Amino acid sequence: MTLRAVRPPHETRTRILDVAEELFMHHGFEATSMRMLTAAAGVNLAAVNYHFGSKDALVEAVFRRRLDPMNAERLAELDRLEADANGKPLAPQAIIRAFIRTSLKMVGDTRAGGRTFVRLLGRTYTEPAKPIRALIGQLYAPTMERFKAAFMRALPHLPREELFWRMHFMFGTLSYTLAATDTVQLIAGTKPEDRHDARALEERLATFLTAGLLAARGEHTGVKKAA
Amino acid sequence: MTLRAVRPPHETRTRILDVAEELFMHHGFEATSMRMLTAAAGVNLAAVNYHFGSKDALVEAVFRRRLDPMNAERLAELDRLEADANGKPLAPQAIIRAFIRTSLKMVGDTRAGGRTFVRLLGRTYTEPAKPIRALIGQLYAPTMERFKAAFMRALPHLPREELFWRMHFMFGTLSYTLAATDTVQLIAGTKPEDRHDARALEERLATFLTAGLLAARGEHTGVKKAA
DNA sequence: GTCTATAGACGGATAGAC
DNA sequence: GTCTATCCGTCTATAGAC
Repeated sequence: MTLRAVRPPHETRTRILDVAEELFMHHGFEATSMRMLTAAAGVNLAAVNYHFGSKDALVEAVFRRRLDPMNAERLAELDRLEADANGKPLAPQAIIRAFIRTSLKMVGDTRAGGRTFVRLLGRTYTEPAKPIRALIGQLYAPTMERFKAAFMRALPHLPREELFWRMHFMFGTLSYTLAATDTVQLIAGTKPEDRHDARALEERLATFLTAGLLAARGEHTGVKKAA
Repeated sequence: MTLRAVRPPHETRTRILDVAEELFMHHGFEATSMRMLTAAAGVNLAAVNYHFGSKDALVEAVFRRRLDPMNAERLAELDRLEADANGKPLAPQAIIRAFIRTSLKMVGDTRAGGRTFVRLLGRTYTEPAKPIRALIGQLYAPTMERFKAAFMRALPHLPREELFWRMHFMFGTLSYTLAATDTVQLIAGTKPEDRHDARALEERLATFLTAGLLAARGEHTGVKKAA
């Protein structure tokens, strides 16, 4: 509305995508109406249907726009690491960092909307069966395969099933961290430091996840009375 | 509908809550209409408004019904542990288990709908600011305080801020695991063993989380080329 | 306490002028 | 490519008979 006069009028598509990202994140897909969305974007009600065909197609476009480059970047990073390693298995933490860095970098990107998207993404992982979930799974599948292979090479003695669970846990920790970066202050009672310093967050997460991934099985079974 | 003749007619309230739990989990709050819900429950369209007042009030009732007992159980377990410890700090893993066990037990409870609820809960943690999030936060706050205190006593040398983040990560891993127990097979390509054995899951999670919580800072910085 | 009927608002999508 | 006007379905909530 206010932006109407400022932004070039031929970028309606982009403007819709940007606003959709934001509204989907704040209100969810169902709760975001086309009227709300087009009003916020300063475009006509009919514009979404003209440019994307339907609301569902818009949702898909929102994810594809960001996820494809993100996964490409992750895979490129993994390629680079493996090339440098000359056939040796990678350090587990290096693999973890290659995976999480792409997402975390976007947490700091408030300007281009990356931060918004990455929160939307974290949110969407926990959506039930729906078509959206299928789409996300499909977009992630090749990346997941490559990282799984890298982990298996790095940890040949960890039973596969255990590895799968731990990858699941790691993925979950990352997703939740992206989606609910605000819960920390619920726990802490106060805002922690510079709120979302991507670099610091990468350190914290990498430390936590690496320890979890490498945990010895059956260790620390401190269940019996601590006294 | 089919259940209509089977179940006693005076349990309309419960029947609505059960169905709401399920539909909210599968479709989300917005996407679940009262028509859908009342039809599935085999009750009249007006019944929800009669018994709960509004759709929003129903949502709140769904959470309160389960969350209050769950948190009470967690706190009771923590009390028991602390009583046994005679003033000594607890083992970190014992605290972790006290927290996660309540949720995980419900994963195995398919009959009474606990499994459904716990997935709904995991899903809801990543909902944005909304009133629901406020409700959940409020219901959790006292429990969170007690567990935070227990962790601080158990880990006096871990900087508070680091502890907060790690609690955040742990909470995230649990939430995601509850919400998306199916992603494992996306990673694994096949269903892992007896799908949701609560006991086995507790072992896996406790191991992973304990290692993460106790991780040494700055360790394993295997970022430089692994070669 | 349960039902039918309906009010009243809002949803996505499109036709057709410009 | 953009706009207005509108179709038509669904939504929550309620009024009032039983």
